Formats: sequence, C-alpha cells, structure tokens
Amino acid sequence: MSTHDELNSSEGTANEGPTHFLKQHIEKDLAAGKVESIVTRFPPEPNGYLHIGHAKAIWINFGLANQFKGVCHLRMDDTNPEKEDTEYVEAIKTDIQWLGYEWFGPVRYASDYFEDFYKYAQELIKTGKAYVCQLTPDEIREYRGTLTSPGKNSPYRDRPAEESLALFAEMREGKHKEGTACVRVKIDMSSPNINMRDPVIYRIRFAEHHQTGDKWCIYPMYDYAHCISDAIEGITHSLCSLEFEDHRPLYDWILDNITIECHPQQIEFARLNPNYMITSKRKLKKLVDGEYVSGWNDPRMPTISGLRRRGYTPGALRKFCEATGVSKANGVIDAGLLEWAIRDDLDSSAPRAMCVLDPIKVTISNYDEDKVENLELSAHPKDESFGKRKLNFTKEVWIDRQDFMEDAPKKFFRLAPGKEVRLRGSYIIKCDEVIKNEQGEVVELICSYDPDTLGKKPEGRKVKGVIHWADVKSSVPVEVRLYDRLFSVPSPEAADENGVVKEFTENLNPESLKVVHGYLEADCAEKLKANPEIGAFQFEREGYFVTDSIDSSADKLIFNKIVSLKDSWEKVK
RNA sequence: UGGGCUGUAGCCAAGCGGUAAGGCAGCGGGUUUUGAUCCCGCCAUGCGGAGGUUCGAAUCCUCCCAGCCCAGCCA
Repeated sequence: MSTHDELNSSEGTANEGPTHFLKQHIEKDLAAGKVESIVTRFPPEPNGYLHIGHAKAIWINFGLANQFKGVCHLRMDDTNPEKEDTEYVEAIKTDIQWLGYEWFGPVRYASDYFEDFYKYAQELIKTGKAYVCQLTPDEIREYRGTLTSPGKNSPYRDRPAEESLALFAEMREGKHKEGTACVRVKIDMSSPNINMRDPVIYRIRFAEHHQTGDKWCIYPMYDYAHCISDAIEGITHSLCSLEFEDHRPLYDWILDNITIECHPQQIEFARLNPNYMITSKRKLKKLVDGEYVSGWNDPRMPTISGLRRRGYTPGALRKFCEATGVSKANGVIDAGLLEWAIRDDLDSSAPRAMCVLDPIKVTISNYDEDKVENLELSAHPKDESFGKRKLNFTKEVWIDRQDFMEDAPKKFFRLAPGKEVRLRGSYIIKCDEVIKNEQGEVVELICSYDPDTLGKKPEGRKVKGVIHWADVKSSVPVEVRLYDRLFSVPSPEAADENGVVKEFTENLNPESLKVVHGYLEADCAEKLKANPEIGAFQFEREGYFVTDSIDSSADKLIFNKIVSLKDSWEKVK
C-alpha cells in the first residue's frame, strides 16, 4: 500500500459527504427514535470474488455505519453450498479489509443460523403457514402461473400440519431425494407478485457445505434465510439492490409470521453499473475459467483484487463510489470516472520518475564521452516532502519514439529535425541528424545540447516542449505491462446496433495488454529496492505505474500501468 | 398484455410548492521545465410528454410515453 495512502477520506460524521436518500432515511429513523443506532450488513455469497459493484455496496453499508456511528456486520450468505467455497470467503475478507473497513464482531454466516431457520420453518408449518410440497420442480413451475395469469394451489397445500412436520423431519434426515420435496410458505397463488405465490423456502441438496460439512441436506432459500438472518443480528437497515424490491413483501411476510421481535427494514438502491466492464460473477468466472485473463486478480479484471493488483488505491475506489452517488435510478457510470478517481488520488500521493517505454537512442554530439553530470529534480512538483531525486546526464540517453517526428506539424512541441526540446530536469537539445536502418526506421538521433540551459531558459528563443528521458548508462531495464480496457465496447453484454447479441467474450479488447521493455531512471529503481511497498509512481508524461505484486522482483522490475495521464495532445492530433 | 420501480445536460446527481446545487466529460483562458496538476470562466428559460390545480409547479393531480426488474427447489 502506498506510503501516502490516506484511509480516511470523508467519513466521520453524518454531515460529511454528499447526501442521498439512504442517508436521509436513516436520519429520519434516528430522529424519530425508531432506532437508537444503526446496524447494517454486507451479505456477499461466497461464490466468487468481489468486484467494483460490491465495492459500492461495501462503501454504502460500512460507510453509512461509520458516518452514523453504528456498526456493520459481514455475513456470508451461504445457503447454496453447491456454488460456494472457502477460497471465496477468504478473498472477501481480504478485499473488505483492504478497502479500509472493519466489520463488527466475528465474520457471520447465514449457516450459523441453520438451526434457527429450521425451527422457524417448523413454526410456520405448525401455524398452518407452510407445507411440504411434493410437486416436481416442473410441476411447481406450471402451477405458478405466468406474469399475466394466476397460479393454482398445490394439491399438497392443505395437507395436515402434522404430516408436513413429519415429512420435513424426514427431509432433514435425508429420507427424500433431491427435487422430490420442498417446503413452501402458504401465501397467495394468485398474487400479482410472483414471489408471493407460495415460494419455496427449503430444498433438498445432498451437498457438502463449506461451513457445516454434511450436517445438513436441506438448505433454506435466500428469501427465507436473509430476512431471518437480518432479524437475528438486529440489523436496522437492510440495504440491497433494486431487483429485490419485489421480494420486500416476502421479507416482511416471513418476519410477520414467525415469533421474532426484530423486524429490519429493507431499502433498495440502484447497483453500480459501469460501462466497458462486466459485473456478473458468473461471467467473470468464465473469463477466469476460460483463461481469457490470468485469474480473478488479473489487473484488467473489475474485481477488487484485480483493481488492487492493477494499482488502484482504496482511496480512489471510495472517491469513485462517492462520485457515482446513491439513488434508485438505474444508470450507467462512465468508466472514465474510475480513471478520474485514481488519477486524482495518485496525483498528490505518487512520487515522480521518468521511464522511457519505447526507447530510441539520442547521442549528444557535443558532450564529452565519459562525462557524467549529477542532476537533481524534485520527486513531486508540488510537495517538497517527497524530496529530491538524482539523475545522471551522459552522452547517450533514451527518449521515447513518440517524442520524435520527422515531419512534425506546427503544434508538435517535441523533437524534430532542426528543432529543440527540453530534456526534463536537464538541458535543451537540438536534433541535428536522423539515423535510420535499412527498413527506413529511425534508430538513433544525433543531437547537440546547449550547455547554458541547465536550470534556465534559453537565450533569445523559447522552447516549449519538455520530454522525458533516461540515460543509457545508469537507467534500469524494466518490463512494463500496458493495460487498457478489457472490453472494446461500452456494453459487452448488450446487443449491438443491429440487435445482435454476441457472446460477451467476443467483445474482449485484443489490445487490453501490451508488454513493452523500457528504461527506468536509476533513482526510482533504488527507491523500490529500499522499499518495495512504496506504491505507485507517476512516470512523467506517461501515467501512473506500480510494480506487479506477483511477478516483479528487485532483480527484474515489472510494472503495471494503472492509468495514463490526461493527454490533450491526443486530441490535438 | 399482471406486478414492482425509474425518467433532471453527453454520464452521474441534488432538488421535498418560491423560480434548476455539485461532480465527471466537453469548451475557452491563465500558470507550468510533465501537452499533467492547479486556477479562472462557459456549459438545462429547462426537469420523459400532454393537460390541469396554483399568484407561483421539476416538486401536487390526471392521462400518456420510454427504460429496468420479476414466472430458479440461484442470490
């Protein structure tokens, strides 16, 4: 993590940060004395890695709890053992802590409450509000009706409670096969809300559970388990995404029909939906399993672990969440906003360095062969506390191919035949000669320097361009991985303009990773050797880069490009 | 065509009957040994549409239109 990383952004009091409907809702409840303090929860299912969308949910739940001096629980919503794994619970914990949040008490699991769920189901059966249904899954679907036509009652709906109770016990004992029996709650088969048409609350699964092992072969459904888990934990505000709006009547129904005092309030908000990304765990898993990326933490992945490896900071992610706002309107967030957030965060916190990514050699004809000048440049243009960095100026230096043009337009403020440019922190040089290979490619530039321009403006002319460079002798060869957006279209999952829905993997950006070999100023390499955890650097005029947490070593530095600097020259071109 | 929800600038978003905040993007200018940063200015007679109520409507009422979600023994 960066030495300049600030963990506490705008959280502390409820008055800070922008207001939004959830905040107002909580303020009202607090003011009315409805609750004394708030308890929220973040309830991920451990069936995949957390992504940027979860970061938003985390920011909302933990952030609100912090702002109102309440607490937030972390609860694994682990009611479907077939899809879940401890690998994911570990990753989830790591990601939340990395984001800078602390859950209250132990990590909780819905599976901690399996016995409670069972008892409450027994209660519902006893009071005639639930029954064991032995329709097949296909029949249940048929009986459910459609969006526009009502369903019809299961023939098992009115069987005696004792019979259901006995069957339920048998289900628990493993005496029934998967799909042959389930528990349903008795509500209304003609409800316009399909979730209320006698929803299933328990199903049989002979699956090993990552927390409870083979203790159970019946597992509760989300709608049944979630509200009760919330109530058991004394959650005051159960915040979830919009698609659960239709489930709220069921959430309330369950709690109203069992003997439990606490009745949390479910409130829905719009989930984060950034363009040029996908946030479907199923599809992200496909990218990993299909080896389209190197893993869940591939620096191009929108996962928290991917963003972390890419070089994103917790502060930038929080800034991004705050900038996107909280509402009930389903919208699309421009991926550019995430880039703005990390640039904004790193501008003040990243020390500067120079790294030439596409080297072309420059020989200073009027500079002595063995001369080495020790120059000094500040490590941050606006913050003295970053100190100075040392540069060696020698007869041969590298500059970037992009900073030279043979036929340069007037607006090109860089090197061109006969033109002058400033080598950042050093002298002004003039291009006298262009050396090409047989293919006609420029391989070297012969330049002359003006010895009277170190630390001062040249006499009688103005040189607008400043380019970065690295001396041939002391600079360090490094590998740099240039990342770009994983997808080349804004909506990788949507139909194109012809209404054709392609497989989302067809929309992968073939240019999302380019590996180049460049030369890094020695000072930066030394800093990294002394402190590998130093965090991101700004490679001046290029962007922000961080050493790859997995592949980089002191002997072989490997950098990930986090994001480029804003480039107005790109627009002029 | 049942139910739920949402429409304020290119993208987010505040606004809660008193005359359209803010951020991002964009545009113009200034500073600058990073075409970065920073600073200044511009950017909705308009709030999905049409009516209505009112001295006054993005806010209230009526109708209409568009988009999203729901028919897993997934969450």
